[in-house]
Amino acid sequence: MPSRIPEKIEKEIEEKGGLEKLIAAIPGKERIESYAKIFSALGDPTRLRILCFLAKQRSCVCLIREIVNLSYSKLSYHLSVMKNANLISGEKMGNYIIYEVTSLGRKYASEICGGD
Amino acid sequence: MPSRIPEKIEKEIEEKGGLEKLIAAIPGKERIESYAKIFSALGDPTRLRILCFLAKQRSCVCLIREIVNLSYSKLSYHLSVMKNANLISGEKMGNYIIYEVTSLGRKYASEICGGD
DNA sequence: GCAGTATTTCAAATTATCTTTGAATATTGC
DNA sequence: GCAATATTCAAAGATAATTTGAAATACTGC
Repeated sequence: MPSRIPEKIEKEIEEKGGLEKLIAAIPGKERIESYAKIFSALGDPTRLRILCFLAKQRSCVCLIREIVNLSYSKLSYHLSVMKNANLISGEKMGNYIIYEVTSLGRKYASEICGGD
Repeated sequence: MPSRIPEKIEKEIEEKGGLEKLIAAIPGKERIESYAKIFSALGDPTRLRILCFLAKQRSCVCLIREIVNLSYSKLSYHLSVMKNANLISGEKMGNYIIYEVTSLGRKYASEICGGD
């Protein structure tokens, strides 16, 4: 199927059982897109700071807001991105919503946030 | 510094040594931005497919192009994003440029791409 | 050095993401 | 039920990422 590629590379491919086999090993659309969504959500400095803070301490929106110094609506947007990627979850506690990291969020936090 | 937060949360913070301590544990700008860059680069389905393929087999641009079915210039753009994030590297081989995953790229590939 | 192939680069157009402002919803305490 | 607080939502605008198509670069073989 491919046109012309360097011999050296072609040889390597043959040794691995051929191109078809390599192509077949690429994950399907669903898996790829689910990871892409997670990494997109992680790909923003503000959201990483929020993740690192929440990994140490669950918190209401009002406190996160003070720490990352954002407007409520901006923060709310970023929290929704993280929530949709299943990095954090929120639950009501009286008048407040308390956000905390999910186990997925914790996994990435432990890689990114160091310390602890 | 914060206004009013739920008692329960306030208590948890005190038990951890206070808010200042938690804030101090958030990584600095440089570390945060460097991770954000990597995750942004990973946050795209096309680039994840390329990463998974290259993790199994280094390859010239022309072959990658056949596999992900993109125009040269589009592919070149995505390769440059991945290269800037230090997920892949390219070296000349005759008339070709052979791309391969870096050790950082391999680390994420092993998480994302499964199989092998 | 010329023709051909592989790859990148550039600028313009398109699309997606983020920000802003203001209003909406939900809960609490009176 | 009303006022106050916490939080989200929606629409418009701003910014950033991606796509497109054409032209530029770099290497190979003659």
